[in-house]
Amino acid sequence: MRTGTESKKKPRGRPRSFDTAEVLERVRGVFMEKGFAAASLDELSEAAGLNRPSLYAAFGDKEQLYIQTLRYYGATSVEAMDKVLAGAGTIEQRLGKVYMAAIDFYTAPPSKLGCMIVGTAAVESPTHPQIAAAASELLAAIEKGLERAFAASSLPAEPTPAARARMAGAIMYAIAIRARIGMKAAELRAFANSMVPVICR
Amino acid sequence: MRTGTESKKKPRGRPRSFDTAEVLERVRGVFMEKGFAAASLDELSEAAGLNRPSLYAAFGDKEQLYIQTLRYYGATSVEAMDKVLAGAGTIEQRLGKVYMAAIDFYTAPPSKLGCMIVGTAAVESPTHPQIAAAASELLAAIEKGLERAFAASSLPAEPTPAARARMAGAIMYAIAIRARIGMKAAELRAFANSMVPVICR
DNA sequence: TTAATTTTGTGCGATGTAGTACATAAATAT
DNA sequence: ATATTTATGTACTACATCGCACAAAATTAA
Repeated sequence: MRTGTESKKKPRGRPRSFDTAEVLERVRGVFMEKGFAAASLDELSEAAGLNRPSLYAAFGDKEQLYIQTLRYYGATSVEAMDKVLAGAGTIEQRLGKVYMAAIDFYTAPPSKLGCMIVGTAAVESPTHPQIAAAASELLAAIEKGLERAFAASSLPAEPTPAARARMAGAIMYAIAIRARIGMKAAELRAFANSMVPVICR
Repeated sequence: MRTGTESKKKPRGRPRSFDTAEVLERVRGVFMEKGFAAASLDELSEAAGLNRPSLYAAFGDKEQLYIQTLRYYGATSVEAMDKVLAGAGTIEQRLGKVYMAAIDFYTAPPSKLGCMIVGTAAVESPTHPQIAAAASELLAAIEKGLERAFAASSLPAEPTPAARARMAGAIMYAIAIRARIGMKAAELRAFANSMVPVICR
């Protein structure tokens, strides 16, 4: 209920009744379940806990709200991934942890919604260039993080860290797709575990 | 302009003015560009060349039309893939051909729309179980086709044909996603070519 | 205490959209 | 020829949805 950026300077008028990050997280749930096009502003504002005019004033129209939600989701995801990759253990172990965490998130009950980028942003890309740009940037950030981890590892120089990163990213996207379409977590884990040694060969 | 199944027995009433397969192909263009939710029946019927009541009479509501379009798309895609896989050359060469053909299709101008299953059906899966079921079946069919090809090849028994198929499928889905988000065909080809020997090791 | 400023919330209008009723057209069966 | 059957096309209704106008509320500045 307090403003996210706890800046000392109090703004002039009536204070906001919501926290930006919290709104983005609530709204994300709706976007991830329904996708961008099928999510109505009524559902979004209800989930956010504010009414439409407030949503508009704070985030702009539906596309801008979606993009901010996507960026927030992407940034926190990349952050979480980088943290695991920077942790202890061999690169195989850390990559495995990344996949397990992703699978837990992608298949979390009640409904298995996969990844917001792969599962919802991709559809809108041909008709919404700004969404395509944001999605593209986020996938690039994911692969950059993976590439750094491979570069810092003691794996053979071939395949290159960049090639390994593209491969590891591809496996992640495939997991997200299959999760959203309904594949069970156990199967996804088996698949991911079988791929880790191939990527880290 | 003639009925797709050229059955001898002429039906009773006024003949249809359209060909089912042709309508599904035209409608597919709209669904692939906009996705299921954002495609309006006005756009769909205009693309199909019939008006809404005729669409409803022939295919049911939007979801049924989408599912029939998806199944038609999936069946022709699997058929085309199986044909390439059954052709001449080593398994590496044939898998490479499959990827190149897919990339050509996924990145075809004017807009690069990727794969209908991965790019549009996945979004609707949580809210439309029938779409999820159809998508799941089609992905399974793709991987079954790949598995058969690996099983018939002279590759080492490990990894198993099923494991290779899951991997090859994952690479295909990743290509489709990246194509829809805007990655250039040349990059996709380089990625696919780098993955073929890994899958066929 | 009053003015200024920003957010909130109710409510409205314009538009788009899904789905259908009904009359018309085009074919076959008798 | 006439009846029957199926498809077509216009027009309509009901409903959802987006985006905004406007008044009330809550805070700071003076």
